[in-house]
Amino acid sequence: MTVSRVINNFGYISQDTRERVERAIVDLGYVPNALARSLRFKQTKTIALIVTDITNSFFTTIARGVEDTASEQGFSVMFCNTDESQTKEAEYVNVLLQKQVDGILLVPACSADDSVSLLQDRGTPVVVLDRRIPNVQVDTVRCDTSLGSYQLTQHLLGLGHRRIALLSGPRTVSTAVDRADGYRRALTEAGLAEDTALEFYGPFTQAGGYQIATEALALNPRPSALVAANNFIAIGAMQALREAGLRLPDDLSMVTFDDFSSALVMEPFLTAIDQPAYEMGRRATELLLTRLAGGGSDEPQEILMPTRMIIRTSSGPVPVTNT
Amino acid sequence: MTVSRVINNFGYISQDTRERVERAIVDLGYVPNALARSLRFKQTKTIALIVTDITNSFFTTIARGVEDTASEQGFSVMFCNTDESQTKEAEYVNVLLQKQVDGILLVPACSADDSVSLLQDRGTPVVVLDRRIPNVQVDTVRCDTSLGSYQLTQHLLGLGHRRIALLSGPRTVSTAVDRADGYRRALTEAGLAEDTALEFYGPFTQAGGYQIATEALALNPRPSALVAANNFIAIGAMQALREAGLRLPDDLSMVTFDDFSSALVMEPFLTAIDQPAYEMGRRATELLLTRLAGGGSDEPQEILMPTRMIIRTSSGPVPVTNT
DNA sequence: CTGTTAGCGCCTTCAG
DNA sequence: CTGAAGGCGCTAACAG
Repeated sequence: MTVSRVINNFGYISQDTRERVERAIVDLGYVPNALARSLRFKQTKTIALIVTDITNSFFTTIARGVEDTASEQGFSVMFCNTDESQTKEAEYVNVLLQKQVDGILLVPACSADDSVSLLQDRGTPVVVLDRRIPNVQVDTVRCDTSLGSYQLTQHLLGLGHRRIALLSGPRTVSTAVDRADGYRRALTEAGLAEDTALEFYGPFTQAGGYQIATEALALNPRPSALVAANNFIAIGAMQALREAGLRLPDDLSMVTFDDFSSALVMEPFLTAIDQPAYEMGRRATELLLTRLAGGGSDEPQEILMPTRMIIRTSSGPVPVTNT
Repeated sequence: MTVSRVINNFGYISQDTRERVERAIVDLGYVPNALARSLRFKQTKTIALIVTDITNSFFTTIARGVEDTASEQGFSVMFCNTDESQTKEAEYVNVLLQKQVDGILLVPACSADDSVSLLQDRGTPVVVLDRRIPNVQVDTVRCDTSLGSYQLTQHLLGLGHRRIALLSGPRTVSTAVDRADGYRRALTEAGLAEDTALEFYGPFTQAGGYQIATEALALNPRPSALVAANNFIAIGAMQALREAGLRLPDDLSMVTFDDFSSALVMEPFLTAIDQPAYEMGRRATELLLTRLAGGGSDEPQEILMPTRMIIRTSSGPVPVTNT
């Protein structure tokens, strides 16, 4: 119809026809059908963001960055939550593929992930966020979390701690593994023997953190410091500490990954590695949209974002009884 | 093609043909085009959830409830964040309408909201979540937050407080207004004169809470208790208290809406009205899907979910110096 | 049991 | 400047 021309403001239209059409549009409450448009253009102007835990403010902050960037360029975002389940992730990828999203930003549930290869086979651009997938060539935006963990551990070593426990996430997740690596590297450099009895792994949840922190505190002798691999683990650990009647930093020190707003009101403030979540979302989206436009280098890129250690009051010298 | 029949498992197909088709499907990496399907059926099997702050765990918990319920019935969810902006909300509604979503769950940015009427005009089912829109007949799932606020205030009155300040959200948002009403009702019942100088309004954010709490604490005489209207305001207020060197509950009492996980590790635990966010998401989605199926009562429904007051250690008797 | 026709709403192309 | 034809991928209805 001629209608298309007035809606898209394209081609020649007489003033009179334009007005008549515009009037009809408001009279009828006409809304263009994006489905039909997408079907024709093979472009939905929609990308998806798949995260592993929508209740974690780290990921929702990433989401804000993604959203802002996408909407600036006229893209909508479908936001999906996998709950750290590879099955859910696979289902989502499947549905999104059917819905013909233009591209996907993925926080993979697991290092041994075939969603990425599937998407690459189907020709749908992907950018992996926050986590690594070993042995797969793919655009990635993340932080050097091994380094962050190394710095946190070094900070504790500098304060005199020698018996430092690690509270990390699932071994199937790269960030959990990388943070364990950084922790171990710092210990080794300090001339300490590795002691796997001090390494604890569990889900990246408050309940998980509570659980493994309880185990760590039951060790004899008790560790004098804890390295928590994310915010939820840290919150769970705080709960365990409270129940055990232990105070930070008098009885024990704790440091963590991921700064979070309520960290500012907790007593004491948590020493933390802060990751630039919002910026990560931005960069990843920019990269994805560049790919969609057919641009960017030919090789998959790996973008490492800087982290920042914020030293606060949850970490202090080794208590005398523990030395 | 015959292909459609095998994919949808419908009608007669010879074993041989079926196998040949199936082989071709995997060989070619064929993915059905949901766009074309939706275009034909006028059904996208997609609903949208529009919230005002994606970083607030109250809303992300709602989102989990929505997602779980929707996916059980084969629906996908588009998750949108308006940042409390009516403009963004209108844009989203517009885009979602074009994308032909089957229905919308809306946390309206403002009480004077015309998104709902627009959607109703266009025939797209809506369920309003968490907040009220006065004078509009629409399905709604929310809590009786006026009652919650009344209970919190009564709790403080019972502890002997007489000078109680309110830290609420924007006056344009029903929950902020309703919570102010409940607070006022409790004061009036206790025979206290209303004192608007004790009522503070600002955005539902940590910065907002910090700001108005600072103002409240500057009053002379200083209030002996604070009622915070949501979790972010409470966190901001805690920050202000900390800076002022005031301790809960020794120097001051505070109660809040919305329980949140880090409340469990804060010192002291916050007395709070807990809203069943996950269940709210569930109920709202169930209602919406019922509407999509053409079911439910003819009248718009208003579903009120129960809240629960959890008394913890942030509220105590009036300090002696303040009586 | 399998293939053809037609149309969902859009837009490109080409005729009026 | 405006309209008609045709096709994006899908499926209901009907032929073969």
